[in-house]
Amino acid sequence: MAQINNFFENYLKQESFFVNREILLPSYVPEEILYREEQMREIANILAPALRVEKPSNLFVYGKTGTGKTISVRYVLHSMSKVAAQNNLPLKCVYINCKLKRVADTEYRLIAQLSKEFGQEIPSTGLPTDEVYNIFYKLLDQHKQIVLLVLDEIDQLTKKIGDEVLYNLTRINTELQKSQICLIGISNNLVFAENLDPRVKSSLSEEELIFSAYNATHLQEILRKRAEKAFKEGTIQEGVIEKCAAYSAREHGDARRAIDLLRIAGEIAERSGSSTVKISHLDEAEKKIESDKIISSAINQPKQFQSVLYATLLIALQKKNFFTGEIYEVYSNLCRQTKLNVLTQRRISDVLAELDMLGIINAKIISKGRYGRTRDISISLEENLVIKMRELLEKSLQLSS
DNA sequence: AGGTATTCACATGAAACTATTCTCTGAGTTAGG
DNA sequence: TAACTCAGAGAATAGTTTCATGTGAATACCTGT
Repeated sequence: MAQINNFFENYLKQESFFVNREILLPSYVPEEILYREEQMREIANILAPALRVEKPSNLFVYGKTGTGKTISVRYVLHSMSKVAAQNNLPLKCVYINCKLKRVADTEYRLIAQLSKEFGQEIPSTGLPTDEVYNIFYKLLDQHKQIVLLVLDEIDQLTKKIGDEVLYNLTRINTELQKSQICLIGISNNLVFAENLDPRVKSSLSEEELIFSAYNATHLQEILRKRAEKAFKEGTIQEGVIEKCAAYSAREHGDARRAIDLLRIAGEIAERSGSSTVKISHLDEAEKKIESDKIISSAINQPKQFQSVLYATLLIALQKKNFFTGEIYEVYSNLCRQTKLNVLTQRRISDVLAELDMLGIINAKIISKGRYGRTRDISISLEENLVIKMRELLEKSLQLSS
């Protein structure tokens, strides 16, 4: 008990590195966006007619993750709606992220969410889809207005449910009497539009804009700018920001992840009682991010996934590579122990494919000739991560042994 | 030896089914006038 | 008679099962030399 008290007291006494940690969180919007002036001007140009209550061209924004697409679009829209509000213009900006689970990842939910933005709650189930469309139409057409609709991560949406929704949305304008709607799609996937219905494609990408990745210099400036505000002066050792930028530029060019990396390095340094943030903390942060990602993706999976994963981990104790059939064996025994229903091998095959996608296991389809075709599976994690994962899964599956 | 056919053990696809969650509707019930 | 309750019908969705079809190369089986 005394120990705990001491801990808290020390914790309080210890000075924090951060002046304002929030600045390094992904949700923070800086008041100035570096190296994106050109793109933002472009966006503004394209969307400007909305202020004259004319429908702007539909816009399509491409670019990899963390290249500032979302933030730039939101920034422009934000200032537009400010101007619109001042001049009393009928402009409405709606931002929807299509990837959010249980919010906008199906046709029904997307339209329901849109209606919600217009102040009309729609039950999460129970209504037919076209009914929801009708409600939405009516809402839109209540009075004359221009609607700028941003669909972020639009590729995720079409990957899941096809492009019918988009077709409907592009067609809305012909049905509306008073209002006009302008679509702004944001996609991480550069070749996303390729496999889209040609009609949708042409009407959706009347204008296109491509965001290229930041290079190391850009990232460095961005990081420095944020770090200045977030950290206390002199807490970051020389070279840390440079290293962080260089690493991120080489690996992914993703500004968000670079900032995350810096923040976590700071947290690690703080916790370890070091006086400054050093390069070694960066390396540690890198590892932590990697393993956290994997662990949380495993823990957030349903029970059946976890059972399959646990079964694979069990086999991995004995040998390095193994096959679908073996996992199924172990898995079904496991289920019998835990009183979980045993799923078919067909299903397990899919589960394994998904675990592969998540990067938790390595699976390669091989042919063993006369002895059939199967996945050649191995664990792609470090040993201590495997052990940690096993403990967590045991807890989560409530295994006693 | 060289060529062809088989065969295994799954992979992959499509469709149908199930359980859950939620709304809407209308019949039956209740309480107050 | 108005307000309330409650069961049943109908929807959307995620997770599965069922049925059907595909597949790559090690082996088995020929065939002609």
